[in-house]
Amino acid sequence: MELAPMLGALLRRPLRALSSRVAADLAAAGFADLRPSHLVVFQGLDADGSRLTDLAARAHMTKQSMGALVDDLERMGYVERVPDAADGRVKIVRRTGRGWEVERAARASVGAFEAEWAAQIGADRMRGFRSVLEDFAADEADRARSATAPPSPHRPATRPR
Amino acid sequence: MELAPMLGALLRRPLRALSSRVAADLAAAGFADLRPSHLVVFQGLDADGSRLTDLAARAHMTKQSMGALVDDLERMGYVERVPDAADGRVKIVRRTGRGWEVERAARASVGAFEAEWAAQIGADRMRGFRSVLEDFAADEADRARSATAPPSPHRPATRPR
DNA sequence: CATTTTCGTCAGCCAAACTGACGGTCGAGT
DNA sequence: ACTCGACCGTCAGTTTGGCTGACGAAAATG
Repeated sequence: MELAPMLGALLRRPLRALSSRVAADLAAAGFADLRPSHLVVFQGLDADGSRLTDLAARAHMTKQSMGALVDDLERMGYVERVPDAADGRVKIVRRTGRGWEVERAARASVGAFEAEWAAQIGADRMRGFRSVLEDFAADEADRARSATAPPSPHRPATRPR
Repeated sequence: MELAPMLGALLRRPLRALSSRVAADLAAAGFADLRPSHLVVFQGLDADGSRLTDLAARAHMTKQSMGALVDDLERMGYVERVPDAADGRVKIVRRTGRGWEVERAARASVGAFEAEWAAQIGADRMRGFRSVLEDFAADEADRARSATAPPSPHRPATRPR
């Protein structure tokens, strides 16, 4: 007697399938030293490089954990740390040439997965599906922005005594 | 300069939001001792109980890891292990009364999340979105079934020597 | 009965995250 | 000019959540 699967379980399935696919494709393309957790670094990395603190925030991780991942990637030659001219504390993490190759291969793999999925369910359904996800992401970004921006609407004026 | 987010990042967002929501709701409902990994046990648990081996397979985990989770849940009073009448080796893991309360609370939380999401994007878009996920899960189940069923199409007749 | 398979546990290991403390740098106000 | 709070990145230690391999007990098979 099985109970009906809930939304969480349904969302997890394609994500797991995609991860496996990308991992396999990258390994086949000669990037076998990359582990899954390294890929989240690339996802947060701007084209012209990012600072560690930003990478950590985007990946919902601590600076320390992200630092360890960047250490790995630097050692393997996928990224490099260059000092920021404008701020002496900051080291900018940016892709090397090999880092860009990973980016390209990963995007190709994800693209192929999505295309095959679309072929199975139909391009229009896929467009609708994707648009729901994109709207969710956009709304979430809005919410985050309005949560930091406002002039502290009514901080409870703590310390009554 | 940000690069466009890929499908994986888009899928992860609602999943993360849902997890946070459910965790918060469960904690508020008095189940603060449950950690995220405990919930995957409930997802694989049949209404009339399941054996440890099946739970592990459904969660893509080893029996040992699942065993540890079940130990926790048993200690906290959410599940119990009862001997199977038909097979002396197996112990059936099944929900206690409190375990069913968790199930109910979790489903309510997920349901609320989904309803609020649907209210924002429209019920018809939500239906389409969900149907894509359900079809994916169904196809995956088919693939898994046909991968185990066939009479080993062409095992390479190993051991040439 | 003897053998093989299945079920669950135990011991030990490893990856990946976390918290807390810290030294170096920046920038804003005296 | 100087201090002082805030921010950037790193170091040390811990927790969580998985894994593998070896194993004993109970069934199933012959």
